[in-house]
Amino acid sequence: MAAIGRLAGVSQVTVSRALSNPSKVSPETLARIREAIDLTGFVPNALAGALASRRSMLISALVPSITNIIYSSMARAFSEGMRARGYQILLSETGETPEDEERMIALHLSRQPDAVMLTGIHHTARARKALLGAGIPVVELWDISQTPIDICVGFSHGATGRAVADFACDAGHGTAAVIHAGDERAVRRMEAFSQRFTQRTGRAVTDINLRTPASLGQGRRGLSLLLEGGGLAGGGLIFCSSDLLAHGVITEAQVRGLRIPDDLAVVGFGDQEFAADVVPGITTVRVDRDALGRQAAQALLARIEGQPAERPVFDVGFRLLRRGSA
Amino acid sequence: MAAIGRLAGVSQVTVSRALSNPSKVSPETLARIREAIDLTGFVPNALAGALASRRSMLISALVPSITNIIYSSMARAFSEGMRARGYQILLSETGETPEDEERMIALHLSRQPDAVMLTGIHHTARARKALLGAGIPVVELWDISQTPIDICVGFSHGATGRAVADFACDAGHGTAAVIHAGDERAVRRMEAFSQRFTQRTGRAVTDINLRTPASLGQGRRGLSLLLEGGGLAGGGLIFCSSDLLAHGVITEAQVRGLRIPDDLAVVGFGDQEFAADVVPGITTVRVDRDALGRQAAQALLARIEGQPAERPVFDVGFRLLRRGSA
DNA sequence: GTGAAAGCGCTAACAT
DNA sequence: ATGTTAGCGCTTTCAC
Repeated sequence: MAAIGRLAGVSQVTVSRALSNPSKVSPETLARIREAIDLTGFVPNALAGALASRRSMLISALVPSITNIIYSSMARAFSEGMRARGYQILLSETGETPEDEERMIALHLSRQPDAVMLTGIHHTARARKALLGAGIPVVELWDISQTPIDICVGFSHGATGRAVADFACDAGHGTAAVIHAGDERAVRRMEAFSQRFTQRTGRAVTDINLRTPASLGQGRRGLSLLLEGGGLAGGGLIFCSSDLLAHGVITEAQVRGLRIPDDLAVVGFGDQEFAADVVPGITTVRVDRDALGRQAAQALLARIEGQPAERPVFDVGFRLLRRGSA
Repeated sequence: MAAIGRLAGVSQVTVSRALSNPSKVSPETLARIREAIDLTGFVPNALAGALASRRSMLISALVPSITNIIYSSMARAFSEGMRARGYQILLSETGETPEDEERMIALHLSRQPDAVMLTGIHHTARARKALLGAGIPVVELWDISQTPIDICVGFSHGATGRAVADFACDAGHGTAAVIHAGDERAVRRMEAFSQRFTQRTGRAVTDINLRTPASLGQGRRGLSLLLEGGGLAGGGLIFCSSDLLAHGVITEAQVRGLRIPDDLAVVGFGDQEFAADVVPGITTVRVDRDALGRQAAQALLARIEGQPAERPVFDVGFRLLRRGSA
């Protein structure tokens, strides 16, 4: 900046002002500075700027997995919302355990982010303490909690499970099973489903926990395990923790000559892009992931700009979309 | 750090050393410093550290889209490789145009990354200049070039297209079409396919450019457009720019009562996780995305640590996997 | 509208 | 093994 100033015949501070607050610099000076910058290809050092101003314009974002479209699409919507106001996102994966997350949080905090976005509401005590100690806005996504660290934006996983159970009962299914990837939020959806289904029908729900990231192949394996274990021999409904698993279940069912939804009804979760286009279309729980990300960005921006936390909990809800599979 | 030093009865520099080079501090002092850190929840300021040391331990990574598993899985492998050596990744989306990428590059460079990872080999002249001016290692992924900015790790898109064309011809297909999303690298694969196919059979290849991100629904639309345009009425082979499109084509074909691969052969690209598990399995071009990311991380680490660029171009190759769809 | 001075929290180089 | 000094490249505050 000092070098640019010399070229333009002004001091270093004026260059700084020209970049961050052009209206405070005279048009002629501004033009000379711009010219010098173009000439030299000068790139300001945001690290130094952040250190001096105590604002990094960096937001840290933690998701369980960036290869899972569920999280990456949410992260994209969030990023766009923040980028529109000049913030950059430091995105990392945490895996599924709170301990891994705790380590990533410490790493991220050392970069002095202006805010933090987390996935889920289960964090270690140390992580909570570190976050609180940082004194910056925190938004927890993809779930709701009565005791958020700061703000949370999400929906009730239990409510989705109960809604699917009611749908199953209302459709007259007397038997049901769940097939899921085993992650904490999926388990909560499945437990709520099972509890409600049993309560209404008196029948237990077979639980297949794949303990592995969801994939089409795992869905096929899930149905095989279920049928070979003797579950759902006479038909019924299967609630899967993701559309990918549901698609696998449907595929395996078709291979085995079972008719969907007559012999077997399948419900997915997430309303992924393919869910409407496969045959039959997948009946699923739709969560507006873009709204989730946008809402989180908006809430965070408000807090960063000093507004007191109006509403700390945003419930974006969900919708059960009925298609051909159930 | 000064406060920690006061608590532990040492100077600020000693605290700095305890954190970055514990072996240079006596065990007793170290213990007192650790205690003070635990007590206060002190988090070092990586911004200040980076400014002083001129090493940010930050790597900037630019991919066209984080919601595309093709790129996100590559980014994950790359991140893991870099994280193992203490680097953090600043990941952003660039969209598909070099101009958008140029803007993101400028933003990233201002954060003083220690290296840059880019997707593809097509960048604006200004972007190249800025990158060169930054004087840091740069790796270009997902393609190979005779004139990389610094290092590149990828494979030849033209070669994949020719390999699929040879496969089609050898299998005796006299007609062929391509369905693709329209991005620059897909277009190169498709053009190489068409050129080789025409050269060997004398028959032109119908080209369906969807000009939109790939999805299952777009694949279905692609086949509809093709058939309604009168293409491939008598059967033949379709080369799709991604497995997702191929899956859509297969779905639409099944809905229309066409038998795969007898009435219509379909080849995808990418070997996504579902490709082996759908029915029929998708014949596709496999690119080892994990190897791509790992290789890139390894090459970059070597360069950061001062080794001269040994080999500037790494070709990771590809494999044609024959499954049921062709 | 512009500049001088001070300092953000750390590391590097050189002492001791 | 520990401390002192001098910055890193900016923004902030206060003058003019």
